[in-house]
Amino acid sequence: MLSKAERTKQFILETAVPLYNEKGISGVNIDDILEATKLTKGCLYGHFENKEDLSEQVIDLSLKMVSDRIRAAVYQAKTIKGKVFAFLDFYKDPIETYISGGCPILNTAVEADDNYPLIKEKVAKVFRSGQQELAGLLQEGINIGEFSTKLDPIVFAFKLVASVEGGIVMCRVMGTAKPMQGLIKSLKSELEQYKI
Amino acid sequence: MLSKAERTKQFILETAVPLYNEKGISGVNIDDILEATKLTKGCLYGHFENKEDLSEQVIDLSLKMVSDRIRAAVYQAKTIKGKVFAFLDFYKDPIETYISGGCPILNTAVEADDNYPLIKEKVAKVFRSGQQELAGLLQEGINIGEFSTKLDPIVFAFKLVASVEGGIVMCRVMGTAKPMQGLIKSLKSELEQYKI
DNA sequence: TTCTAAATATACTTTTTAGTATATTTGTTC
DNA sequence: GAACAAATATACTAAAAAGTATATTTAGAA
Repeated sequence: MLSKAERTKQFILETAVPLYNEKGISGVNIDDILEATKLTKGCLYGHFENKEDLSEQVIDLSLKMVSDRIRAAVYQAKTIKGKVFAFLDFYKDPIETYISGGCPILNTAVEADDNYPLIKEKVAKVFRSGQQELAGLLQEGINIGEFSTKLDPIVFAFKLVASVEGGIVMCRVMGTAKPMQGLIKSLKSELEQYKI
Repeated sequence: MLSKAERTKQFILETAVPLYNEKGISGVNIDDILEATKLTKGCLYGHFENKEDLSEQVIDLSLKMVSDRIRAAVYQAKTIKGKVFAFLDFYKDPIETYISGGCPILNTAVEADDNYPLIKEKVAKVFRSGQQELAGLLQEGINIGEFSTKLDPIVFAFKLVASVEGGIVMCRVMGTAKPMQGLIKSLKSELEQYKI
């Protein structure tokens, strides 16, 4: 069983995850977290060195949560096509997202990019491994004869992720999930074209 | 001729544009701007009511700058296909962007979405009109027989913008422009498929 | 159940950032 | 080129945010 301290730390991190995703690293302040957790400074600073330490661990958790969830969704499906479709369907509702505030990978990428080199590298890793897994999946589909060799796995994997991530932000800001439906359909039928 | 005050105000806004694009609205502070402009508080507050006022005008300018630039690039091309290609080529280098720090439309969208309703609405307008223009262009292409009626202008316009915007962020955080080349190629050849 | 260390709360200090009152300088019009 | 208003600089205050010292409470081992 987790100790009290471990549970509290975990609770702080989990409570902070949506706050960071909504307000961004620079936008969140300690008092926001204290209010959300109903804890006090003494307690919070007992678990984290400073705001930077806290931010880093919150982002770590956010990235892990969403990556795990996507992997789990993809894992469920049996065929390669099914797995890619599962990936696409993950963000079919970009308004009410798994972690409130959109996709934490992209959100963090935008902010970290010019300001937080350490976090930037973490996000880069997530994108790189995600890309690699997706491309690997497509390659496997080609190998087993599910898809044509005309499909470029690296390029198409990037296209899938980039368009979904961009689509999420656009839908959120425009306040409608509809374009996302069209996008997902289009990407699915694009993949279908390579079906053998 | 612009008055001294008008020139100074414009200078402040223009200097602040890349700062806001890199650091985000919550990440920029007045001192950053004073340092970049080598001006003083008295001067800055002579031109802007408060930080909110400044932020709003900086974002307005950022959005206008990039929209105008994209429109200009698209305008140059003669054919519909050429115009769409010009749009795609605009961000072919996502590392060294027109305004340093990536695409201000997407960057602002991510941050404004949950925090700045007023700015969120401005960004939504930019996306909506951009979408509409691009879709209109594609529709025109269909009408004049340049493209097949199988092309869905609304869906494809969204796909173009979403994938490019997402691609910019991904490339920036991974520190490589290469995936963008592949993406643009892929989108171009996707459009070519509808060519009559 | 009691005791003690660990966890948490309270009440501060420090630092950072925004904003303002007033003095000084500069542009512009006559 | 004098005069005055507009623009800018200086030097401050106010507010917000981060961080800390110490007191109190509580979990969990003996």
